[in-house]
Amino acid sequence: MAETEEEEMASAEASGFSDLSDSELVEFLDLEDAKESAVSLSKPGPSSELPGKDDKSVSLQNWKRGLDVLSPMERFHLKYLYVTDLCSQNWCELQMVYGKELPGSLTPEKAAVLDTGASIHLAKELELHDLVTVPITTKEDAWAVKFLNILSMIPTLQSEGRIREFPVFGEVEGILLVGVIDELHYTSKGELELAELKTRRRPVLPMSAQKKKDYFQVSLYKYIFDAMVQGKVTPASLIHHTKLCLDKPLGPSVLRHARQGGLSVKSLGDLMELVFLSLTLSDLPAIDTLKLEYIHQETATILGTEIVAFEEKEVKSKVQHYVAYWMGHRDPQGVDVEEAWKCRTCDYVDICEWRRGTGVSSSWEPKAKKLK
DNA sequence: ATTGCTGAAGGG
Repeated sequence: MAETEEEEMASAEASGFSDLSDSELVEFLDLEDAKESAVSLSKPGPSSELPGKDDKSVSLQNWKRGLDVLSPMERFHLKYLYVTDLCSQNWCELQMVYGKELPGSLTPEKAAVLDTGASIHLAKELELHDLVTVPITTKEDAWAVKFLNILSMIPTLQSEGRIREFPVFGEVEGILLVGVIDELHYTSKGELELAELKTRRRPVLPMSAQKKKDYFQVSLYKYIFDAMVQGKVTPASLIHHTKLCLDKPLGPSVLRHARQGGLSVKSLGDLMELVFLSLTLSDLPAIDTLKLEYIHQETATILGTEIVAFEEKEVKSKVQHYVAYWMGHRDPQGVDVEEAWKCRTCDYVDICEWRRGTGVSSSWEPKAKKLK
């Protein structure tokens, strides 16, 4: 198995990207995009050029219009979304948006819980296979490593019956979704089961809002995985969204690992075709069962196990609703009043627009938040 | 890089 690692560990997060001057920079960059969009959207009528306007006022006008016409996908410069983006959106859409606008603003307490969860997941993965670091420099390299992983994991699943961290991707409602399935295995009945481990700080089962989010997550994985093995995720669709360059030469370390895996691939295009063939011709079934397992971080006590019923119609309509935001077809929403308790642990409670409108903020006050 | 670009998930 291989994982990727940027050759240069230049970290944007470590250099104060979470202060306010950063968001100003982002707005400025958006202005450039907005110009183009506004130009291409303006009607080519005869009187489209208004005389007497100087450059400054024109560009300001375009900037304002641009903010309206740019979809969140464009504003955030995203070519695809992560499965967990839609899941955060399921928890609170507005919180997810603030998270995109102000990245790296988690409190240390939350970060610590996430770190613990991540290490437990890593330990479980290492029980199953080793990890090798593959230096990469381009996004083509990154996808190539992902493909190499898929190509080695499919036979392993079919022969040994269990794999972890299986990459999935596929177009859903016009947007490319990318994610990683925690675990896939065959049960004693010969059914293909997806198992998602959730580690918890406190030794109690989550409330229903959290469970709903987790149900949605595993349902999305099945949605995408099934499409992949059924040949519905084509190389063409992937290229269309990611703008991958098939003729760009792969990095030496990637080529080396491909050879070590017994593959004589020359290009990314070769690799994609192999992945497509392996996915569709390996007799992989659709996922039969979706299982969630909750364990206590500190003691590893099993808190509970849930089998999730896959409701395709429901998953699809949720995705449609979430994607409508990303496409710019509607504004982001905060939580319903009944779920305003979520705001108590939200890092953006002080700046949230939604709370001003719903009136929940006047009747009660969450515990004081530390100002950064 | 003024015209670029992405490990996903991690828990509540």
